[in-house]
Amino acid sequence: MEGNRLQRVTIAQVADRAGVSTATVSRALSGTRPVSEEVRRRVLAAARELGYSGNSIASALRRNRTDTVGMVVPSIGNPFFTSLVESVEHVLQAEGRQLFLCDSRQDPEVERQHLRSMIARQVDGIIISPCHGSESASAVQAAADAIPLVQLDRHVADTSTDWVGVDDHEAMRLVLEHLHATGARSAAFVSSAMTNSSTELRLAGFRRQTERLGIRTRPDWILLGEYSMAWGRSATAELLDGAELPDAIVCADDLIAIGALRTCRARGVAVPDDMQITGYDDIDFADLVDPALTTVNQPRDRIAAEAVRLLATAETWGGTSAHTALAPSLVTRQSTASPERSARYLTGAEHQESSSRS
Amino acid sequence: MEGNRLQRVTIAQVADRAGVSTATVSRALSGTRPVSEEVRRRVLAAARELGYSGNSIASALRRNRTDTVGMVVPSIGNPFFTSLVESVEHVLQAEGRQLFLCDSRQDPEVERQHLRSMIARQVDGIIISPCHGSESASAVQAAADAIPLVQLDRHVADTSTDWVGVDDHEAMRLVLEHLHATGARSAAFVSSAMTNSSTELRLAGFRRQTERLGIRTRPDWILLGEYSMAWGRSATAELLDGAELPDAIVCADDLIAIGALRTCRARGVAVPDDMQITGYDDIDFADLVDPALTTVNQPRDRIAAEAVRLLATAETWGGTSAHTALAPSLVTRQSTASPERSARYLTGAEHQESSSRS
DNA sequence: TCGCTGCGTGTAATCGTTTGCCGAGCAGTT
DNA sequence: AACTGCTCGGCAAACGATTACACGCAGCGA
Repeated sequence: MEGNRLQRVTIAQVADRAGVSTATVSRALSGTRPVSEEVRRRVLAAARELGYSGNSIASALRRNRTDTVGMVVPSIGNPFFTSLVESVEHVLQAEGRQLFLCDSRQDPEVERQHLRSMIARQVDGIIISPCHGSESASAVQAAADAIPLVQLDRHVADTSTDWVGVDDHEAMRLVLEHLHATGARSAAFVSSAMTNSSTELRLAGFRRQTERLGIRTRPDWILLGEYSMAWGRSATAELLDGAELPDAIVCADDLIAIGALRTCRARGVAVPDDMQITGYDDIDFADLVDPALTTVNQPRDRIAAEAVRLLATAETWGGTSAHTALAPSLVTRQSTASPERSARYLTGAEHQESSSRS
Repeated sequence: MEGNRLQRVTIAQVADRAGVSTATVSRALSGTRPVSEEVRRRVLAAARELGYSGNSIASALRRNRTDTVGMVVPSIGNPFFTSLVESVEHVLQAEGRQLFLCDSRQDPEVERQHLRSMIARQVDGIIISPCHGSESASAVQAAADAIPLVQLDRHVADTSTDWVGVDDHEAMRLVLEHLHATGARSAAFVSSAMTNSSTELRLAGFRRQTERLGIRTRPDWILLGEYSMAWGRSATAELLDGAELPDAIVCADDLIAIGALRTCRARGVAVPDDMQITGYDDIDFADLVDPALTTVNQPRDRIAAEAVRLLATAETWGGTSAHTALAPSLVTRQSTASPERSARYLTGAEHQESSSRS
């Protein structure tokens, strides 16, 4: 076994071997300018023989672009973000670009460092789902001043960057109208205390729709903790210990809802007969728990594609920003009752609620 | 809103502002060589005022290192790999290094491209869980020839790179001894058909241990498909439709096992009374399904730490390789019966089975 | 006073590509 | 023959940081 690492082969060596200049090698390989067929063949052969693989660091320095976009998510452990990442990576790969992924661990300080590091690394753009509604703001704005940036799903207040996500109000309308149709007349809401746009909009949507539909709720039925199963379990335990039981528990994400399901099962509360439960995100597991979870589906591929597209336009347009809210759809499963009417799947048609260049 | 992107600030501008040379700025900021207190203050002030954030591309080109390690996993959607990624990122972050993550989507060709791209990108090292036992080999070997590389969990044949993972034979011994103790006398094995080291070693371990313990099995009880719940479901359906039922189903990963659980529930087969089921990996959901899954825990943090450590030594030692097998442990939950003896948690002590420098 | 050491700083080369500019060669036009 | 236009290829200057080397200056012992 050789003790020494192979010496990296440079464009100059390829040029030597092919008997041309480095400029010609560069052009032959990248195709930025035409090269005679004869020379191209010699260059390709030399490159292959030497195992030349280029140095994208040097290339990036010269071209001032890395063909890489950075992505920051609050928690890669959350299946919703995991699949969002998969979608984004898929879209990028189709364009021959790479994804640089970071996990902020729900910590604005970690998030700030990741953003700085991405700027220093000269990524071509940043896709971020900020972990906090206010504490993330300054770092996000600073990053947006330096390079194209689009916020995904969540967004921070007071910034003028692109954003793409779903219409949370619409989602809550779908959920509560469905519950209303199944006969629910009172509902609790379990969410995260972390202030961020998703959390706030979902809560606001819940309040507005319960009021509109005449579904009763109470201050002690609004439970705010974190996006996790553990919180779903303890919040539900708290509800079940309360004086009065709601007809339904609306959860701000699937993890919470799955926790709620488990506590109900453990306490012998039948779902959906004694208690209806809804989630949000439609993660893979939502269909695999028992009973399967009624939840809000976010069009993840569409969101990812839109984010990448916005990034591209921001590269050229810079400065103006667009907010794109896509329509969510409701996926009804066994954790809620069937409405009297036969329709089992109330799937809202996709629509573009607002899209504006300012 | 300004239409123009802020011009990136360079070290030269900081130098101008602080009234020193670029060399001094570099030294003041990196601390590679002492600088007078007075000058350091001026430089730091200038850098802060201008919002200087460095250009790690240029730095990387000159220093020939990026402080970034690349990681390639077969599927980021698989919770086991997700949490492995989290662990690795955690370890790296403690050292101020970054993780460049890629998903090979179980495709050796995609994997090859990602590896090439990482080499071109000059990552300092690569951590990979190869997606295929033989088809990944050439790309992995080629990458290992260029830069330090350590294989994680799975590994390909015929390469001389570092590897760290768990001892699959030991894991199967724990599983089958436990099943034997609970009274199981026959067992099926459901795994992936993808040839890779984990798959093969787990199957070999299953065969050896069933034979040793006198647990009966049959050729048509060895079902090979893929690491997914869907496969777990259909394989189990196939088993249940068979002429004879085994006492237990040993699954090569938790996703398969969860699929198996669901099919049993759907078919009215009681777990663990009529059928015992075990998984492998101890993903978060293993504890959350019903009944909770008995499974093999891999010490993920330990694996991650070891991988990063090996990478560091490979940077200096280059050429010699080490194989490190950590001890797995069995987590017994409700999907298997209690053995007569009272011990509920048979947790193997961690040991280092083999560690050799060649 | 003369070296000598050591510290702090500046100058300029360097990392490996890409690309603006130029010139050689060739064909077609006047 | 002179000129124009076009294509292909080379020269050398970037890109923005790091760092080998050199230099000036102070302190210090001889």
